[in-house]
Amino acid sequence: MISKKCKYALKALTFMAKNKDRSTPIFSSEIASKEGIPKKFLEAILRELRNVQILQSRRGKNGGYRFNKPPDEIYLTEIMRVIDGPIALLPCVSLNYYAPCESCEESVCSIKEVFETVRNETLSILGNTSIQSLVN
Amino acid sequence: MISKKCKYALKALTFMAKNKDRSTPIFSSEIASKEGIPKKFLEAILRELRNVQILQSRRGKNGGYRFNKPPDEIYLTEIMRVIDGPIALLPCVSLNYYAPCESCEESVCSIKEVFETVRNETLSILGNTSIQSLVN
DNA sequence: ACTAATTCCTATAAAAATTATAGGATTTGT
DNA sequence: ACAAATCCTATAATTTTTATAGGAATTAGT
Repeated sequence: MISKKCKYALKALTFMAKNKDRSTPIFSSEIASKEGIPKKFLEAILRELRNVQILQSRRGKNGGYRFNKPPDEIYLTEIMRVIDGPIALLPCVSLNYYAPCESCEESVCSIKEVFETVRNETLSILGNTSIQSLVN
Repeated sequence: MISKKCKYALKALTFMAKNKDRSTPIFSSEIASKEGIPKKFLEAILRELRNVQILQSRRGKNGGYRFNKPPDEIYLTEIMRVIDGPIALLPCVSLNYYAPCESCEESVCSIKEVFETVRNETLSILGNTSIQSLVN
């Protein structure tokens, strides 16, 4: 399961991508009300996305958020990793968040391999799906 | 991510499957020490697996656990669903644990489809991998 | 300068899920 | 009777998730 937070992030970004005007920023309050996301919670999410250069923000009146790179170059893997962390189902088969097993020798681990396969398939889907493609 | 509990379950079952003798039960204490699983926690896991007829148990001296059906007919999907619940990444695309979205019309949901694809791929891998196959 | 509207930041809290632990009850074979 | 195993319930500790609160900082327009 992805977290609600991650779902909120995906919803927010696709909402933004629907708007063809990429230059005028969008308010977090608009996204929050239209997508049913708690406002303050969404703010934190959008700030995270800005921190990793997915979004750009401007403060003050007429402020808001806009894309820092075209949404057809933002893939679901990137967002999910930022918000939720690993995509793999086991820490020891994660590419970006690898963590060794505690009491289990990986060289002879029986369950590792199948979860590598799942990871590869999952990455090939989510890594080829852009935010823009969700809109179309 | 699957839970540690679920990983324990998979480890325990593959440990049991390694033993070719299917008739004499295996002690939870043996599995616990060999696989580095907290004993009492493992007991609870094995009881859950017994409750859903994956395992059989016998109490008392010479008691223990054994398979209730051949481990090459026990698929990872079954175990994961028992222990962790849904395999899908979103409640609204889960086959066995479906839950509707709260503030999002599913008929027009932008993110649903790709997670259905992920679910299908994941199920086709985990649903075709048996406990026995992990041993071989 | 003032005001209104926005993002930004930190701290906190409430709820839920995860990962166990404790203590004994029950059953079984010898 | 005894030893050894599962079974059961309650509880606890920890972590994660899902927010909420309160204001600070910034910006545009007047």
